Amino acid sequence: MTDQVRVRIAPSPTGPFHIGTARTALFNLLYARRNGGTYIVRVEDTDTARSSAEHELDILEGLRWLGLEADEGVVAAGEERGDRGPYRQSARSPRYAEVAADLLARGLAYYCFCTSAELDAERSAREKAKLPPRYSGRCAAILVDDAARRIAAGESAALRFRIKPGVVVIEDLVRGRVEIDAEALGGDLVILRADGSPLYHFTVVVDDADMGITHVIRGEDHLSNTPKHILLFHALGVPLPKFAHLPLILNPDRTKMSKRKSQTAISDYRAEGFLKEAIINFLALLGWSTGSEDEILSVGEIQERFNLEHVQKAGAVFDRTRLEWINGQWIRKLSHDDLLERLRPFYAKAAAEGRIARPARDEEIAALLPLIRERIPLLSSAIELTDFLFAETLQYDPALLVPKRWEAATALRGLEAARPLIVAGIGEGDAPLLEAADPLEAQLRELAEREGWKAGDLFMALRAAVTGRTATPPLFDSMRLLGRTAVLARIDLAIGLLRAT
RNA sequence: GGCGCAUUCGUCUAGCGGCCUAGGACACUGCCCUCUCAAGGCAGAGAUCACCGGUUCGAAUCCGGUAUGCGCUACCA
Repeated sequence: MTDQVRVRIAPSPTGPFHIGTARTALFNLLYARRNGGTYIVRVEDTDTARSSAEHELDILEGLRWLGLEADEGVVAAGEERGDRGPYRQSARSPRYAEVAADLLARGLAYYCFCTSAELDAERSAREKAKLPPRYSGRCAAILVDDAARRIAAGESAALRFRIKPGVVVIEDLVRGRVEIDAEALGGDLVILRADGSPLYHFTVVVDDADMGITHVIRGEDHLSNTPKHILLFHALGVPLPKFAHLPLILNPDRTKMSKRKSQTAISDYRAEGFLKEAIINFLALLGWSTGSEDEILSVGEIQERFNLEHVQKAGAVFDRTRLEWINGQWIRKLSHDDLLERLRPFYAKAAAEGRIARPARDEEIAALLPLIRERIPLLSSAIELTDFLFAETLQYDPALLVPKRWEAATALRGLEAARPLIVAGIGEGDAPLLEAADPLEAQLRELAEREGWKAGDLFMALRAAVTGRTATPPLFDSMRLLGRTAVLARIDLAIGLLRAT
């Protein structure tokens, strides 16, 4: 039981749920599942100035949506699961104070009375002298009694952890052995601010220790700071977890992926109509590979194959185009009913925002679904592809009615000649789709042949008149869905436009 | 500046000493299919495996150095 794998994802609610956080969460979950372990979610909200309840909610909802909900820890606003909590750092203050007091009592930490102005001055002086920034240790030798007296007299002081000299070795599961000289750590580390609140490097270690974390799987940006954590683990006298540092997700310019240069909020991808399956699939393959040539995989399939050995060491550029391709693959894999379920909110939202003139009924979405499933990279793409079905009047440039090889007069004659055939050939909208024998198409092809037109040109003129667009689902299915009355009205409108020119 | 990490087609990657005149996928180009757009099929172009040395009969794969990039370097997380 003691060698049970326990991993965690520790998001900080200082911004919306970030794609990088999702990726780290996924890898942790995958590792836990693969090894029969426990996956924990801990909220790191010690930076009260930047943390917010909305962001925490966004993160928790995002995790749930992606299927990355915690086995243990924070599962929803105000809801935690597990007996090694609390799992929100804001609720753990007494614990941090207790551990800090212990370090102080054992001489492993000391009060620092330096003001931020003094520290800034020190830092810029060293910078000017081309020296690496490093705390001088000026307060390290202040006698405990003196420090206590000054505190009692009302002075405020931060608490610093003594960085022990020596080389710290990280046995990283992804990168192998990494050695860092404690000399390069910037001097003694502040673990408690002057106001008593704890800092990240301290809380992360206390929490990982308290929660029995066995494997710390996180982004490579934390590698350089890992020695600080290792020293803290030693000071606490707890066993060291194993570390695995994942390659960074990169902007196109190969810098660490950021809100400034990339779309990073999971909620934005969700709103665009990316499927959770596609995001998971894509994220898993960013920095990890199956070792095979399989590309489209479900979480289950990924879980079965996951291992740290195939984790890439170099950073990976976030390629949205590839995500869209994977999304299209997944859209085509969904069952009819499933796709309908997922499309419904997009139509509802489009109607609410006035992007389509009226709400779409379920039967309508169901009917057009086979026409669009191969044509939408995103769920939201369905709207612009089918908005003509829900419009009262079409807005388009009359020039659209004239196919490239045609004159306006030809388009006019084409529509006029096609009209009576359509009157006879199109029912009132509830006719079954994709009739086996469709006389209308054959009749229109005959018409085109008689007139010496290319059938495609005639179809294009009709398409423009009926949909107001040049790229649409198949014409005859679209007309049938629209119904005779609307189709004729639109053709008449187009004929009027063409006559006016 | 210091420390650390990394480096295979534009991008994601396979590769773990001979199977590599480097494979797949996305994107790109062409063709096929086709009422448009997609989807799908086929074909093509695209990487002197960052560079320089070394080890070895043999290196993308092992070792050393160089370069470049990135990350970290807060009383942020």
